[in-house]
Amino acid sequence: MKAFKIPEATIVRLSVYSRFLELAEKRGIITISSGEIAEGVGVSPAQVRKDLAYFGEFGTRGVGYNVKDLLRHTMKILGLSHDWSVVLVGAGNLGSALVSYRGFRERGFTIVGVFDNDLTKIGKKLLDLEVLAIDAMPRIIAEKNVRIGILAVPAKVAQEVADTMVKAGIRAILNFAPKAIVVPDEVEVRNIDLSVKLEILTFNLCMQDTDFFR
Amino acid sequence: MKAFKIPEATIVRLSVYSRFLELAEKRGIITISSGEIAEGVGVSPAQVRKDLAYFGEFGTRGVGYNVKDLLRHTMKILGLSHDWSVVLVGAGNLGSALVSYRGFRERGFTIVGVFDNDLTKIGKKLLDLEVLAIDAMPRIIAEKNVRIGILAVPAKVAQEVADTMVKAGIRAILNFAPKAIVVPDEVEVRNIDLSVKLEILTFNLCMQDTDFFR
DNA sequence: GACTGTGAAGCCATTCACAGCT
DNA sequence: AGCTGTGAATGGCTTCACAGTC
Repeated sequence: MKAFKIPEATIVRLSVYSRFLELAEKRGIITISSGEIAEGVGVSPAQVRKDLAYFGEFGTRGVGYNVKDLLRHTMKILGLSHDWSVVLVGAGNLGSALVSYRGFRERGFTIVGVFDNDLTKIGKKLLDLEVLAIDAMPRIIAEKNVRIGILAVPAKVAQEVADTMVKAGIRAILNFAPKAIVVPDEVEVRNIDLSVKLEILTFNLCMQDTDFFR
Repeated sequence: MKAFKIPEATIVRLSVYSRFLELAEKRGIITISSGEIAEGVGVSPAQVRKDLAYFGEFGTRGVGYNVKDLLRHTMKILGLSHDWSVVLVGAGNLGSALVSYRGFRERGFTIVGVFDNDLTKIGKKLLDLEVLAIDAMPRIIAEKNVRIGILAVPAKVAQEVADTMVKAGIRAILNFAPKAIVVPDEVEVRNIDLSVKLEILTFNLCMQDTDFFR
């Protein structure tokens, strides 16, 4: 078996293709070409083919891809053949919103525990989940065999909570805190930094206006 | 004036440096080296220097960078010398959370209007803002000279709302809908796709486990 | 001695262009 | 004729390594 190194950008796009294919399947489309996928998600056809080719030959020359097959393959590749249980720490505004976020459930992610150390939040109900103290997290993680954690806490405590998660067996963390967290090599972290995204926009708006760099 | 093309990754990091420098300034640190910044945000020192060098010579050889100066420069570059007014469409869970999100205000983004077409949401108060019908958006955008819009609506209506935003004068959109939106070239769009980020994690978890690609 | 700024090298991702299949 | 799969070419970002400065 060869030692493939797959670009992260490819995985990101694969995830987008996958959701686009779900839509196509719902609409009853049987066959789809790289060009049609490309158009639907806003990339080049060559990019679509190259991305898919990392994982196998899923298409038929002269025809295209079978929507159902390709959807199944992309889901399998992304590790979405089964649902995933997730814990969330931080029952503030963002955390509460994420518990209710439909996009997660639609793709097979179920939040099975919400934790916070703020006494005013513990005991609160979010959907059908009661907010628990962080002490209770290791038990839930073990019981439900959870490997993914979402961090929606203030930057100050992000590292501390991340450490607790890792100790309890979490292997992948989605971090919303605007702060780099340090974890062992075998733990995956991805950051979502909301302000950074807005700042890319302001930078570009200013570039357009000033002509400074053109 | 030369035709510089600055990598988006550089802008992303610049935004992270900027926030790290704020922290350093608050702690009373006067001077900082590329190595210290690098360590604080998790990149290489050469990367930090290269990124900054796109915009000028801010440091002193043998010494490092003056925290206050560099912070001011990064803010200026990112277009954060003044505050930005922002409108938000979609007063669901995510939208409501974003209105209360501190990270935006801390970096100078003020949400000045929240809109939704769901009658059960119109009239609701989020912080001190009343949710208005989308009809009212163009007026607010014009009155308050808003150029940035946040899209926190279901995928189905994302394109339609985006069109309304653009027609009303919005020049940059932060899109949380899991759907590519099409806008004129002069309008900037950045997407935040929460499920995609989780799916990168599941992909990597599966890679670790299966050894399939190693 | 320490640290920045930068050309050059190395590396990685995207695009091109076409052979191969249906 | 149409579309995939892919080696080669291109383009772009990151790392290296060191000259320049304090």
